[in-house]
Amino acid sequence: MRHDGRLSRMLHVLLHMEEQQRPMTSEEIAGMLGTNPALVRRTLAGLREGGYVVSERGHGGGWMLGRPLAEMTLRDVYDAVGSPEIFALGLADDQPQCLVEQAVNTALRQTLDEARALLLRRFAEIRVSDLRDDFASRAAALGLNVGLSCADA
Amino acid sequence: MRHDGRLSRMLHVLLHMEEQQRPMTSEEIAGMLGTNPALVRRTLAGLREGGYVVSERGHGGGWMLGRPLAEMTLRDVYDAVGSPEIFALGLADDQPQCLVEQAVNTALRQTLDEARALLLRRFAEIRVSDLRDDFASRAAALGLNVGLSCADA
DNA sequence: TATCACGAAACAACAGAAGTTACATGAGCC
DNA sequence: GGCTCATGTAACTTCTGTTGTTTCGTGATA
Repeated sequence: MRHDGRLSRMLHVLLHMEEQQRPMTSEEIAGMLGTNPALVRRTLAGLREGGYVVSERGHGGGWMLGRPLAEMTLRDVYDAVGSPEIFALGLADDQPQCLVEQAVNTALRQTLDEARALLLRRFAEIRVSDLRDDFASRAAALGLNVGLSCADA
Repeated sequence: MRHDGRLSRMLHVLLHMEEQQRPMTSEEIAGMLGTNPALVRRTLAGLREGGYVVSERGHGGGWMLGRPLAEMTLRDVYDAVGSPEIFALGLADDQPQCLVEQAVNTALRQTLDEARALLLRRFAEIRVSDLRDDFASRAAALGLNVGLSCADA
């Protein structure tokens, strides 16, 4: 089953945006992600609605952070990209007549809900700026300067 | 994203198998699940390899439990159907050069791993027979006899 | 007014489970 | 032995949602 990489990609983009002190174009970002500008605009549109980024059109336009990374959690970004389905695992039938299947659903749903709750709780605890700090540590450990992070950036 | 219902379906089937004191044909099971016999055979094949069910060909053949439901956990069944991917959420790139993306991956992977571990731990704690007991309670609460559970069974 | 860059719609590509068809294999029954 | 039942298996199609792509409209800057 194909994975949904929107959260992952947008986090990547947000971190690079903070490094840059200028608007980044969809084309630049697309090159960075290995995809194309239309998809970038489509996905960033959700972040814009949440005020996490702002976009400007025309000459010198592009995408910039709408607020500091310390003021967004992974949960915020997850919701901003549309709160995609978390699990590939699912129930065969959501509202079955069969009592046996209802028992199966109850057990599975309860377990999935618990795992989902844990995941979202963790997401809510992690600020996007925490990832940047982790990145900074990695860079320091390798003796690199910040800004040379992405081969294609 | 379409869900993977194999675990859910096989649990449903196992519980019905226990009720029956005779082999169930793939066609019967397929009718119960609202699908077709070939798919049932394909999926049950995994359970047979694990010894959770046995199959007999020819006249009077079909599928039966290979061991008591008290001796299988949801985790066992999950593994028997091929340990399908749990998450629809995923990373954009598994082994990126970009340090920023590595930081993103580390955080996401850690959180997903934690949620996965919780899920599998819970699965390992639940015996299939526990679901049957839950089902029995439901039936009792509705004043029904066991055996009248599945409209199509 | 020419160019740049986003905005948005429409459509094709892709991946993996599910659904389907077809046929071979083996077990019981007459 | 031959018929029928049921599994075993392979090949192919369908379905669903993200991703990829193209195209054109709109607004901003020079």
